Amino acid sequence: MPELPEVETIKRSLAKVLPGKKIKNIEVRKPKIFQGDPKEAIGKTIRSIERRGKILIMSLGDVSLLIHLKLTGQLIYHLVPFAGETFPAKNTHVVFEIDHGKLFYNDLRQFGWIKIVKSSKLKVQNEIERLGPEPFDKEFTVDYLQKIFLKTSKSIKLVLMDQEKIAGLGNIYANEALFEAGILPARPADSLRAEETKELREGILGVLEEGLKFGGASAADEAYVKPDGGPGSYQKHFRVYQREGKDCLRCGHTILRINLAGRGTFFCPNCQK
DNA sequence: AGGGGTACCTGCGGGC
DNA sequence: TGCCCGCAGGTACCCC
Repeated sequence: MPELPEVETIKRSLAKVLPGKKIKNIEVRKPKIFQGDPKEAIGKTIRSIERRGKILIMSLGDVSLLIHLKLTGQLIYHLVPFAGETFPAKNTHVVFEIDHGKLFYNDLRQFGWIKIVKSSKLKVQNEIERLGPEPFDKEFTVDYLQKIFLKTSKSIKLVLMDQEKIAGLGNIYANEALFEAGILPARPADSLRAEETKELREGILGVLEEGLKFGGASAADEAYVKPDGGPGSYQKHFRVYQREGKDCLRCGHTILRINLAGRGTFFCPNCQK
């Protein structure tokens, strides 16, 4: 599910309430979701909540929990006691009992995972180490993008979604960033001119900032919600994503949809070249 | 090496 | 009403 703005929104929300609290118990209801021994986390105090790409990192001192929500994972935090017995729900697979609260990991499609790792090995952990630069980091420059684009004739949209090239972009923000930059999603990456690459970098940063501003996107299936259970509202600001057949907000031309590497791809054939 | 296809799951909405 | 199909924000793995 969530891409950088959604995961960052969850991170910020949990970072306000969890650090300093102790994990009293972890109930793993669906073993395949939790890799490693949950007992290693029990009794530990949560030090911090961080994010790298789409992965959340909960530091517990000597060990850390890595959490990837994939398409439909949710983290819901409730003070105890909480009104209504909504949780655990059918799709709740892991329950963290924390001082004064409970953190529920829900996942309809069960693609996501939670993994316990030694904190000393965090940097070399495969799923972290292989990630490309964060869009908001210094190294995410036009020069860097030009360098990676020139290496491949794959479609530019696929390169944007490649986590080893850029960490955190997924289907929604890749579609939106390409619209902002006026670039067709199927364009070979190595066909972009320097000026287009510059526009694309700005488009990426712009749509991510907008996503963050609105607390992420809770699209059609409502899989993404913030830890308080509330939805984000960036979906109200989509310019192309899921707007097939609607008028382009910039020029009025009909938004088209194609399939690119198995993913829904939306664009304006007039604004994007 | 790099590309495409498929698998992992469940649910929903549309067409017939 | 009910069945079948396509689709869903991600990634890993297989095969060529």
